[in-house]
Amino acid sequence: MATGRTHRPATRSRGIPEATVARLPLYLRALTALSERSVPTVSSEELAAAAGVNSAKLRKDFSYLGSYGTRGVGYDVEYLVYQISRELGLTQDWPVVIVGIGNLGAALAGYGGFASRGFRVAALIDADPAMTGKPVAGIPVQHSDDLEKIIAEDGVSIGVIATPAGVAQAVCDRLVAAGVTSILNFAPTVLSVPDGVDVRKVDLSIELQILAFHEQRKAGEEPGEDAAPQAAAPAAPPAARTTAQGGRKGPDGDVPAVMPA
Amino acid sequence: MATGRTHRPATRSRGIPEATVARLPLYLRALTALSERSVPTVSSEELAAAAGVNSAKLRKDFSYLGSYGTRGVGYDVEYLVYQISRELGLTQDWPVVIVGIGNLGAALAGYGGFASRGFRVAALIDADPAMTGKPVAGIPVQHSDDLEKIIAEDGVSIGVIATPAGVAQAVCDRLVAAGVTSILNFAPTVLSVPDGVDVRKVDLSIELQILAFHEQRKAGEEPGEDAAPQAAAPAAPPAARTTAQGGRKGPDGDVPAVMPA
DNA sequence: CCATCTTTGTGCACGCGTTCACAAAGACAT
DNA sequence: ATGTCTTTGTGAACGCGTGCACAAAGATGG
Repeated sequence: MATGRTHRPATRSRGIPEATVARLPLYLRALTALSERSVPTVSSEELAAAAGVNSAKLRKDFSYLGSYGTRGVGYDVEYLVYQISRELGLTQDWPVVIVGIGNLGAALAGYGGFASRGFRVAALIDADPAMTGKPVAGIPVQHSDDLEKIIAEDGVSIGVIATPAGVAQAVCDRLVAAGVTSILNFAPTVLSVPDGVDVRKVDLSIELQILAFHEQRKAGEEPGEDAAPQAAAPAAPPAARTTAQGGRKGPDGDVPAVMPA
Repeated sequence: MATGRTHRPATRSRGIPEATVARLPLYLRALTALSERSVPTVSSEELAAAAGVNSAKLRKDFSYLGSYGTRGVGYDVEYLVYQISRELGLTQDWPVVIVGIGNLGAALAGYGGFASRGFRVAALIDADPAMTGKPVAGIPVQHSDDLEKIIAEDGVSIGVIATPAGVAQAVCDRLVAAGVTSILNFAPTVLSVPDGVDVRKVDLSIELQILAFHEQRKAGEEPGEDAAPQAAAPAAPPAARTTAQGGRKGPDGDVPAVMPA
């Protein structure tokens, strides 16, 4: 997953563990599917399987919510859907602004997942004057000069940043100054925000790198191939490093020591 | 973050904790930036600030790598960049296929983050015959009938799924059967894969819902405004629910009538 | 009304991850 | 050389999250 967090680490929100909160949307999705099939109740076992988690974990998660199931029967689907929706704050409307309408921003604007659950794309904002007024996914793009005004008028508290990394922090600062208190960041940068503002990041590149790590490990474990000989100091003394990382590399494809950003 | 994991839970890969692996790309990015500015060394304090983490955590992370810094001085930037790149497997070339070239798939194809670090878009695959041959981000889209052939020929081990949720599992199964062992899933579904296959998921909707949860909590904490008196209880007592969800909530944020024990 | 069977809710233990705090290592100046 | 100063590397404590295993709750059938 592309999970990045920058949460108040120790603040267990109202007794509900952060890990549980992160799973609630998963349960909700599974429950919604069941609801559409008019299934009246589910056992923790079934629902857990559908959500891809352990049933004991699921029961414990629900216990934090106070949602009660019925022993010997399971959970009432409709009731749980409502309870979780309410807990997540999805019973109200959340206007969202997307800043940076490039390829990604446009894709996000058209993403069905937004509209589906309480989230409404209130505005699309881009710094390029050529984009202004142009409709994307049916919504006209507005110029970033009006950012503050847009946020204020629509009472937007959630912002999505899909700009190039270089301007992400500046955009973030403006959003926060204008009143946004939750940010979903797609730009490959670490954003710094004042206390009270939540930032979650989605980073393509990081996810791929994590996969690559495991992939490499799998390859190295193969019986035929010798495990990475790395451990044996790669040469190059630390202190007086003059670099000249010149040319060493694994047995397979190599890459320059210094990689692009 | 949009992090979803489906990792071998207990398998601490070669002694490097999963949490550390997830941070390495972050360090790498910060280090690369320093490298471009020709900064020769950094202290754990500085680098930690740049990566947005605690310096003690950073030092411990590096200690797992065996990368040595120099006491009193710090870490050699170039050396670390190389070490981390190698550890993450970025010193080799990773061909990647993207399946599902809709808005999102197209955006991903054009995303710079892919090409920048050892990842190469080997192929774009879509089930729509109308897309076949059409170039997206400079790469011609291929039909999904040829999926197996493409994977085999290019030796692809990483696949990105950007299809609608409905077909994600089917696509996933085909990818895995064809030899892919790492999957980055953008479709809002839980994928089930055999052991040995890593899946990471990026889920827009889930990230937003998590933000909404915290946002709601912040709003509820406000002294002035009363918490949203949203939807009147959805009714629907489960089995024999008698809990009148009626009027709950304290003076501050509201809380479901039924709370955890 | 009682017995049986199913499924929840949770006490408990364990392991991972985070953080503190400090000794050791080295740079640098004298 | 010796002393001082900076910064690393890590032992140890703590807290969160996970999963087991079981008692309690309730449904169901006789």
